[in-house]
Amino acid sequence: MAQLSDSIEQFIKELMSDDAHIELRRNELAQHFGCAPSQINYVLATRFSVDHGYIIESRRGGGGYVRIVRMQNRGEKNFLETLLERVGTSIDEDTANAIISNLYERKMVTRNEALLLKAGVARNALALPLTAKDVLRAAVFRNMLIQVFRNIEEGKRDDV
Amino acid sequence: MAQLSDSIEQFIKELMSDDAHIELRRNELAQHFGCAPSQINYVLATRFSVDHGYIIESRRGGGGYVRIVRMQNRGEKNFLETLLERVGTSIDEDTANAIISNLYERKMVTRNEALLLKAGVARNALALPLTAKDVLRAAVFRNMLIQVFRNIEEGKRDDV
DNA sequence: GCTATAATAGTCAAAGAAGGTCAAAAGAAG
DNA sequence: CTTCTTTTGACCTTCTTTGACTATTATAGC
Repeated sequence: MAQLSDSIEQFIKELMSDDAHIELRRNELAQHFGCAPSQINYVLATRFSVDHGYIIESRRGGGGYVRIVRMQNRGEKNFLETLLERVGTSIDEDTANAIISNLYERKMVTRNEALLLKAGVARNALALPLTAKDVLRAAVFRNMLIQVFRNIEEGKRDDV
Repeated sequence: MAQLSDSIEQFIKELMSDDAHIELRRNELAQHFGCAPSQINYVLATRFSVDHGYIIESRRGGGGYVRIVRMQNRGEKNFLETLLERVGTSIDEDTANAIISNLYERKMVTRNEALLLKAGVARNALALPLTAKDVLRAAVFRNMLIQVFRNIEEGKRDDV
């Protein structure tokens, strides 16, 4: 029962395999899946956003393309700061989940830890108005993120 | 005569048979039983709750589904129930930390995971009146505890 | 060099496709 | 009759798909 969007996401990820980036034709891909071209944009927006660790570049006109670039690992200290900035004082569940998935893909947290993080920010935990949930989620998530990076730091020391 | 809810419960359990989890369409099932879709939620809430040893996951929108996951391992499940009972609807930070430390001592979570849990329930994460904090902490903690037990289980699925 | 045209890609709003929530009505049980 | 459980329905939120309209770029003809 895989949804179109899920299939397209899979297809793209298989295309990328270990490459840091790939280029594709939006219209071709759409045709391959028999869908509207804008469907591709939807998939890119919901599964290959910056929060997911990707950057999209593209060009229109003849010979146009869409390039999907996997973001490089930055220094961890900077990365934490970037993430905290992104979280700010309010964040919705999808964005938080995207960030967590990204941490997992970068092997910065184990699978179990990722699931724990998701459990901590899940909306169903909070019986509150939506906007209040976002604010609270940001607060909890911040704390957890900081801990993730502490864990990583310590692991480093232990390695030595 | 058997209540509708009982029939639906039976039906779902037969569907599951030996599987650790199944996926179903809420609307389809409701139609099959000629009842309101929300009836399905009622059955899930009253017969497939965490204390019954199940976890419900779902997704809305096109291709949406309801997934029912059976938690294995009776011994651990009972322990989870005990913990959830202890957490109740409100819990202070020290008590939560004590529980987390206990989980760590029992080797049910790694040290990193324990630290993550503590970060999630830390009082400074919650900018609210004290009593409200305890209530929210309980909600978040509950979610995380359930996740801990899922992590422990075998036959884990791979979607993060 | 310009300009028109074709070839791309992007945006946004609306429709469609699920599932969720909550409170009130209806039924059972005692 | 009262209380607890079940059932329903109106309304809400989330996710996906499409299509009309817009924007950009390359290139073929002047």
